[in-house]
Amino acid sequence: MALLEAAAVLFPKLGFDGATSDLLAAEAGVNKAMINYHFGGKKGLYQALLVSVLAEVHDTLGRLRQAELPAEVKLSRFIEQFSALNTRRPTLAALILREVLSGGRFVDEALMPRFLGIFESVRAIVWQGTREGAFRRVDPLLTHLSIVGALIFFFGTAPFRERLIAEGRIPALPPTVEKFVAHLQEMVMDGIASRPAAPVP
Amino acid sequence: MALLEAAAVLFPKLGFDGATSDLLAAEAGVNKAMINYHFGGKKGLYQALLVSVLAEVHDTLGRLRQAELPAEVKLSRFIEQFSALNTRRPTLAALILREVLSGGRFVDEALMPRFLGIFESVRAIVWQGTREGAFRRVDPLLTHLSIVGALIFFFGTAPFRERLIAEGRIPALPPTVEKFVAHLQEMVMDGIASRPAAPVP
DNA sequence: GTCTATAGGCTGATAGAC
DNA sequence: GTCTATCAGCCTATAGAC
Repeated sequence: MALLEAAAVLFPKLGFDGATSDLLAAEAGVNKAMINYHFGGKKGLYQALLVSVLAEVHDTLGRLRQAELPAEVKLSRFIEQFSALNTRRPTLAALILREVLSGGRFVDEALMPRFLGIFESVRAIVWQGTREGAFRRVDPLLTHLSIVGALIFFFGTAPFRERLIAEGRIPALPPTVEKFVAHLQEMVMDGIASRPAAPVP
Repeated sequence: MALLEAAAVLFPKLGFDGATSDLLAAEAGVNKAMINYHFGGKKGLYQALLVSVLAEVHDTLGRLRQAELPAEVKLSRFIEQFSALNTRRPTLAALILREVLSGGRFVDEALMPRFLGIFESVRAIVWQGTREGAFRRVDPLLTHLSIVGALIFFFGTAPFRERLIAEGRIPALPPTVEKFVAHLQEMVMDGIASRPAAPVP
C-alpha cells in the first residue's frame, strides 16, 4: 500500500499535525479520499503505520528474547538488531520518539502491549545479567533508558546531523551505523560488567 | 512574559503545529492578538522561546567548559548540570528533540551557533580526556551522541513514562533524576575510562 | 476502488476601536 | 497595550458520479 509508505516517510518527518492529508496523498501518488476509504481517516492511517512498525520490532526482539544465550551476548545482539531495524526502516526512531513525546496520544489499548514490548526486552536481559552475575547490580529500567535512549536518539536525529555535517558545521564525517553500534556495545559492556571487587585488605 | 511560559509548556508537548495560537493564548491568559503584537506571529514566539532556552543552556555549559578540571570530572559535571537544566526547565528536552527531529525547521543562522554549542561541549571534554590519557581513544562524536542521547531521551520521555508507571503498566517506581544521573555517570565513566592493558606475557 | 466537488470547522493574522 | 470582529486560506472528511 503506497499510502503506508508515504505515511512512514511523512509522519516521522512532519509529525501527525504537520503531515496533512494533501501531502500524504501526493507522496503516495493517490487521491486524498483514499485515506478515508482504506484507513477510515488520517488517524487510522497513522495507527495502521504504528501497528505495522511495532509488529516488526516485536518480531525481531521476540526472537532474541527466546534465544538461550548469556546476557552479555544478548545485550550486544539487542544493540545490533535494534540498529538493523532502524536501518531497514530509517524513520522508525523518529516515529516512535514523536509518539512518546506526545505522551502516547494515539497509543490505545491495542497498541499499548506492543509499545511496552520494546521496554521489556532490555529490562529482561539486564535482569538475567545481574542474576547470572555477569552485570553488576544495575537498575534494569535505568539501563534500558540509557541504551534505548542513545540508540533512538542516534537514529532519530540522523537527518539533522547529516545536514549539519554536509553544511560543514560539524567537522566530522557522518558516523556509520557499524561504528556507532561498536561504540555503544563497548561502552555499555565495560560500563555495566561486573568487575572483580577491590582486594579486601 | 506569560506567553513565553505558555510556549514553553505547549510547544514541547504538542509540537509547533499542534500548539495553536488559540491554545497558546488561553494557556497564557492573554488575547490571541498579543502573539502577533509582541512576537510578530506564532513562528516568532516559537523562535523567541528557542533563543531564551538555548541561552540558558549555553551559559551553563560555557561556564563548565572554561573551568580547569580533569576531563573525568568535567564529563561527570556535564551530566549533572545538563540534568539540572532539565529539572529547572522540564520541557527543555522535548523542545530540542522535536526541533531536531524536524530537521531544524526553525533553526536559522542566528540560532545555529547556540544549537551547535550543546554538541561541542561534550566533544571538547572527550577530546581533552583522550589527550590526557584518562579516556581510551573513543570517538568524540559517538560519545557525545550516546551521552546526550541518553539524557535527552530520559527527560523528554518522562511524562509518558510517568503515565505508564502511574497506570501500573511498568512495574517500577518513577526513577529519580539523581539515580539516573548516578547510573549514567557510572556507566559512562567505566565505559570509556582507559584501563590498564592486559599484562603482556 | 477511484475520482471531483464541496461542506464545515479551524488556522494564523490583521484592521480598527478603546 | 489590549481587545473584538473578521478575513482568507487550509484542514479533514464526505457525498455522489463513474
